[in-house]
Amino acid sequence: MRIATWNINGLRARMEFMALWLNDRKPDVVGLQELKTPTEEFPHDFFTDLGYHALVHGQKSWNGVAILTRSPCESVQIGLPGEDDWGSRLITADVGGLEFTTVYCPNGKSVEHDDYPNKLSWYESLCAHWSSGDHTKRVLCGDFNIVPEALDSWRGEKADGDVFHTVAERSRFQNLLTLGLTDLHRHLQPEEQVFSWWDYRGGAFHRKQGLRIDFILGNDSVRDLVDDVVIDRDYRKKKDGLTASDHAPVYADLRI
DNA sequence: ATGGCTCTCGCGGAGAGA
Repeated sequence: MRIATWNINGLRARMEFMALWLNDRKPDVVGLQELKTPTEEFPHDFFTDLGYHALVHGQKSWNGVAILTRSPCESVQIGLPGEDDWGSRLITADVGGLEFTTVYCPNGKSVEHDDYPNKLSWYESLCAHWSSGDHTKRVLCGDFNIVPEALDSWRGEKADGDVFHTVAERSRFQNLLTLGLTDLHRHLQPEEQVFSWWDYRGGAFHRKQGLRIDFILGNDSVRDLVDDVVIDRDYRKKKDGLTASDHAPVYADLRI
């Protein structure tokens, strides 16, 4: 089973590009973030033609998450409890016995901005919600908007203390892992510097100026089934004249 | 240095992203 996460930066602007990737990589389950589309305007027919069903938690203009699956699935959670004011940022599905959650964590903007403490409390709600659940095989993937360690930022330790790189944010992310989750990419590649996001501006992609902020986390059962994790940087490039998202897709192959 | 792209909303230019 191939599972994936991808912040697409606008569903309607990315549909043709997504079709290229889905047909090429053929994932079985995909967590999507930043749809910027209301739930009722999700183009189900477009994805049905590509062989996917969608569970959607959308929103006008901003945020929005969805899960694509090969067979119709039930959603088991829509929205992070207690955090409805902060947008549509979490959805969970039961995919043939795998509990699959995708999240779009708040950005925070800067350590001085009002959004920053809200980002920290959103993470605390996520930890509380996660620890209240239980399942044999669990995946939590998405755009976490936190750089876990200096290795994950092109600026290394020079970025310490900036938003995404603060001790407070990193400890919130660690708290999640402490609940029994493993960062599958870092598990297989302990030393490798690979990024999942690059700024559109200033040729950041070609200058290798990126961050790793998109993760697939799995519980112990999932971790033991992982064959490979790929940060698909080729799909951060323009394809057939189509603009890419500023995030690359990330996928993992599981022996399921 | 001044946010150097791209998205949405909506029809001009502002706000958000990270």
